Amino acid sequence: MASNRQKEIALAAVKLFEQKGYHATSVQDIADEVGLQKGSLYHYIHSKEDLLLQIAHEAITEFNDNLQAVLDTDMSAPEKLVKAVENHITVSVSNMETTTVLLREAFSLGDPQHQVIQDLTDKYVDLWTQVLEEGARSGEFHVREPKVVALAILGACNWVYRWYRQSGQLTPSQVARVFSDMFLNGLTSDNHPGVQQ
Amino acid sequence: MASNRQKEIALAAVKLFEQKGYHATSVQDIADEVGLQKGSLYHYIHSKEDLLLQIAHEAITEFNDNLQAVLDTDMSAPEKLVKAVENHITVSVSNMETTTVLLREAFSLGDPQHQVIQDLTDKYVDLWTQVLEEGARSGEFHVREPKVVALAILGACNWVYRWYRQSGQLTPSQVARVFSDMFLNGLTSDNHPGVQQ
DNA sequence: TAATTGACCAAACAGTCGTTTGGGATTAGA
DNA sequence: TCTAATCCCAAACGACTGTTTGGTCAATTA
Repeated sequence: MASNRQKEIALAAVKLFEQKGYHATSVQDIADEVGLQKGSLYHYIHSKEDLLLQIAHEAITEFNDNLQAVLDTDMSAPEKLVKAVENHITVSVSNMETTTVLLREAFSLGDPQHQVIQDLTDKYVDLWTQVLEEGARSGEFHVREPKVVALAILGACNWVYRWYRQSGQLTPSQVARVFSDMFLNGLTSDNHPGVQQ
Repeated sequence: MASNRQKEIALAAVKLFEQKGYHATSVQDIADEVGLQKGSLYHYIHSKEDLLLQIAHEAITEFNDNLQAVLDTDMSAPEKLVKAVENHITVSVSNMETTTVLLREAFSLGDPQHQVIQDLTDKYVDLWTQVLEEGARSGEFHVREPKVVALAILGACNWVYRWYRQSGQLTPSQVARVFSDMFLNGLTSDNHPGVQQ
């Protein structure tokens, strides 16, 4: 139901919101990017804020769906954690602009729009916490504060958009492996993976 | 040299930037907060942007100085890491408003002002990386990608301002301990601290 | 062919923005 | 006492904001 023009406008908005930030991007900027008069945009969007809400909503929903899919498998807890980290980093790097808008600009939404995103974000933390609680129950993880640990892991992953560059040394998967290796084995532990394919 | 009024204005700005964001805060808002006409503020500040720069600069400088002080001690690498995490989280929680402005709003600075903060932030990452490289050299840490691991730890710590509430269960020090326990020992390792005082 | 719809423009709306200016007060120094 | 600096106000500056309105043109439908 979303026309080409609507997608085009959303893409332009993502690009500009990422480059300049939500407030520093004017409706005029978006109109210029797609080659329309700014008034004409209002045939496709309800408001500038609604545009941001849609972008953020789509982004957080993808993260949630991916993590729920991992939880629904019969993997072990450590396997789930590795897979979840891999998913999160892969998705956030390959949709870097959208992820940046979600993590950096969603705060600019007023109520009640902001609450929609906040609720979905809370849900995401919940799912991560479930992974850790599962491992705690099975004895695979030693975790006394599953939620705090979940927030630590999520924080590390959500920081990636701030520093990852395509031109860098490591692929998203390699970064994910460095991350989950530390989360699972720690820095001082002995059982670290050797060189493997 | 900074007068009372200047400090008062800076404090008002921090409070409002944290609550509403930099762009959503008008010079009028700040003037109202300190009980002046907005034009009168310009006897104390060069520009709204300069106000943000000062706030961010002071914040990142404190983080840098603290971490440098830890590096200058003769602690072991694991001890330095624990201390650095403790410092970072304690500081960011007790100056939550300022930290939020640094981490969330500094992006709104235009060049070359943004580059000043970026350089100091890069320096901070460097210092963290040094901690890890030290541990790698001494054999205390098993780290193949010290910089990526530093960014992981820093990400976890820099996310705290997004979720920590004074009303929550854990003190900043307790959160720091959960964090560094995972960083050092991992979730699957056996040598976790028991209940200790 | 006639009527209707959707896409789009140009202009206006009603503000708000950060910053500058010129001039009163009040205070401090010479 | 005269001078100079400091503090602050009131007003204006020009530019820009997101959104609405009325209308034109082409394509689609009946």
